[in-house]
Amino acid sequence: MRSTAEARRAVVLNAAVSAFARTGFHATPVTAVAAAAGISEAYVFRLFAGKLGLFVAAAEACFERIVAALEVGAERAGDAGPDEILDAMGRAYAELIADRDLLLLQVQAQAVTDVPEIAAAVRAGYKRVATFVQNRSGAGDAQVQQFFAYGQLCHLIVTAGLEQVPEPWARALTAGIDHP
Amino acid sequence: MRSTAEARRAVVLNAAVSAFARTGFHATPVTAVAAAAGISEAYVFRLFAGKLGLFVAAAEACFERIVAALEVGAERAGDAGPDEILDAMGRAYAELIADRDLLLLQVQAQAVTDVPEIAAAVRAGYKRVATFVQNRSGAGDAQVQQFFAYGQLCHLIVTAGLEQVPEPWARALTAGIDHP
DNA sequence: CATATGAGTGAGTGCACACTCACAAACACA
DNA sequence: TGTGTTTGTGAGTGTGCACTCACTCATATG
Repeated sequence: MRSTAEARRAVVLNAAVSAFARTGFHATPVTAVAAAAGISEAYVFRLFAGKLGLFVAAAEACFERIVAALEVGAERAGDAGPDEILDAMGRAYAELIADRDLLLLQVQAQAVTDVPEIAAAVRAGYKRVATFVQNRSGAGDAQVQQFFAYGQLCHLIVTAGLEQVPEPWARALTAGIDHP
Repeated sequence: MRSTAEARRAVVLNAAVSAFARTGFHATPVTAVAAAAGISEAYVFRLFAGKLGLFVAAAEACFERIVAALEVGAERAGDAGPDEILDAMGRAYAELIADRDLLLLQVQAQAVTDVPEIAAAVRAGYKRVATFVQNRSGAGDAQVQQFFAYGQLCHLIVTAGLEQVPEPWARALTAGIDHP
């Protein structure tokens, strides 16, 4: 026993988040995740319920990390007004997705929602994030909606690489968005 | 010669938009597109430069239809102020994506931007849409940015099926979004 | 009628990949 | 030391799919 199964699961999960984020569910072979985790493909299948189970677990981990980051960010704003808290959360989110993995995995998951299990995971994930934002910030519906709208815009900016485009139309879309 | 190659190409393109929208690039076999178009798989490969060429063509057609719809929508607002024109465009977009194909294909394309040709097509597509919205509406950068942010939020709502969720967090995200 | 041109396909080929299973090695404990 | 349990793997197996190619048939034209 080199390691415990639970510890291995965590390592595999990290590898899965990165791998699925880059190439998505269907284009990511389980071999790639196994190699990144430093174990055999066969053992990945023993640790998780198929490729689908692995992807769902990765998505859940992704949303969990996002909530944690927002929590930390909100802490910085203390118990200021909704505007300040949302602002602090936005900055925390911007820092979190600097490595792009968590952002890209959300995009990948949204693209595979024709698989019911994944759709359920996405809904559950956004439920956790949205209810947390609502409760912790105390902001109204419109403000919360705006928060998520600009979050989704951020997804487009990154996937399309709009930060690199100097033309006016791209500058309009990226204006004021933090991208460290 | 039952038909001209050009006519077939158009039929295949329609089938490709629908098929790729539902199951995405990697999970959609060319056989599925061929079957939907009523021709053989081999002929699809003669009409388009591989599966990738077919997907890129479908994405381009998608953005072309979006611009056309926004054009029609803007026409309804005539030469009113930027707010009214953007509003009319928003309604036109909501009508257009009632069948979900064009919306889902954008999501699918964004998820496969690790393929350079697709990333280029996505950038080119949004360039067309964004410059059109900018020029035709005469709105400022912030307003245009907001227009796209809520458009992207719309993508999340549809892929996650949030219209069906009655809980408060989902109501906050979907409030005021047209979904015919 | 002869022949060239373009539409359209059936039958393959080769490969990547999800998933399995029999088996080995490390550890726990009596 | 013997026995059971858990970690871990190599070597398959079957299948789905992108892409090819030799071929047929319809039409147009001289």
